[in-house]
Amino acid sequence: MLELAILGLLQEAPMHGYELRKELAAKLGAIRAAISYGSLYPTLRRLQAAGWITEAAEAPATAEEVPALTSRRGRVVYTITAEGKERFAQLIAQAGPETYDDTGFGVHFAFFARTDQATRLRILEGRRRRIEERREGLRDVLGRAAERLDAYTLELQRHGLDACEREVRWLEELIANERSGRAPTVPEPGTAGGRRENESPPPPGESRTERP
Amino acid sequence: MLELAILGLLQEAPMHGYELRKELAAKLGAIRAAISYGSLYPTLRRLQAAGWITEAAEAPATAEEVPALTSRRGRVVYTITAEGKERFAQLIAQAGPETYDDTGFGVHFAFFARTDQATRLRILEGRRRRIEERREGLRDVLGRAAERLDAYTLELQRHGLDACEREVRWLEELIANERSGRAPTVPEPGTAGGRRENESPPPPGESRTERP
DNA sequence: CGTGCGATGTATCGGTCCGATACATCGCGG
DNA sequence: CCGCGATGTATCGGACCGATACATCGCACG
Repeated sequence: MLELAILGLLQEAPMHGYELRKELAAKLGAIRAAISYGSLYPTLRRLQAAGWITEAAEAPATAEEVPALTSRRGRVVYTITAEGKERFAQLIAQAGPETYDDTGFGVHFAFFARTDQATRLRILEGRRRRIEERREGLRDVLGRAAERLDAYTLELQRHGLDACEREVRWLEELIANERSGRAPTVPEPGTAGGRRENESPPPPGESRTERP
Repeated sequence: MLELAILGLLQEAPMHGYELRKELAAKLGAIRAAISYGSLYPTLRRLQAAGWITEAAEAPATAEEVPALTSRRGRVVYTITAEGKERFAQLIAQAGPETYDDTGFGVHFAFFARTDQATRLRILEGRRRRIEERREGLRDVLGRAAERLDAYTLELQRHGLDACEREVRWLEELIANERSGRAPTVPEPGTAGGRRENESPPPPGESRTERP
């Protein structure tokens, strides 16, 4: 999961660890808290060893002076490699079961702008299925086993059930949008020709190499 | 967390591992998936070593016959000790930061029937604060940094923000109920003379004298 | 009658990720 | 000139998971 997230972020720009953590927190704030350095740095090392990313000490501007007085510990900037981009695409394409749990789905969703429509659809439907199962489990407990549980536990289940129903509706909407449209939600497309930013990512609209 | 959950469940009845897992899944279904055996069994061993629980091979009924033909591997039933109950109470009372994250809050909440009102209130308010912070973070991103993010990421944040707002409202209700009443939600308390069970826990609405 | 299969049940192993901690640099206000 | 909060890199122990293995039991199906 972390691997996927890092590879995805580094595709937007080279970054050092601290930045990576902040961007990740911004992008996944809805899903989970900030990721720990205790995971981040070891993972960066692993990715580098695998050749998915390269590490480069930050160049001291133009001056070759800068006399390393105090053995300046420079920031280490990581850049994704071609192999890394390939790896990212591969991770996105193949959906294991972990793709549909809370964190896994969140990370995949956060990179939907770099995902082709067929895969997006597959992931959304897998997630929906997963949530529907959870929902059924909760309904069972609230129905058949209600008298075995105390009022607080019951209330917890009710709240959880509500959240499940909401998420299913949300997913339905996204799926419908995905099937026959472009923007993820946006009840009012109307005007708003979303002017592209800088570079590669094919924004929700459409992507080129795709066979439905 | 697992430690707390096990101690709490074993207070309702002695159980073996498999049962523990199932009960846990039922009680925490709204919060998280079933807990892994890879966590459960080591934790049981740890708890036993600490003296919080005791292990007893299931007695083969009355017969001292039962000739252990195939070295029958019996089920192992765990029972909580007096020290274990003390430990549970202590874990409930002292609220670290992990008390307010998703899993931690869920486990604490699931045992609110065994928690005194002051502690319940403290936990609910701590959780609310935590969620409010997350909510503010999301609002910030959606406000100030919106144009840096793609439509999908934005949609994810919106959905997360919505969930936060809902949870805050839910917590508000629970807190209000807690301050001046007893039952967690239950629009209709009405009759139901709350008769205590054995000791401390003031059961919210009313609880059956459960005997499995 | 057997045979397989799903539920019950205990257990380990490798790996991911977290929380606490340590340490160094930088800019800024007091 | 000093402290202090943001920036920045890094490690360590521990919690928890997913896959896997293995054994028993009841029962449906041929």
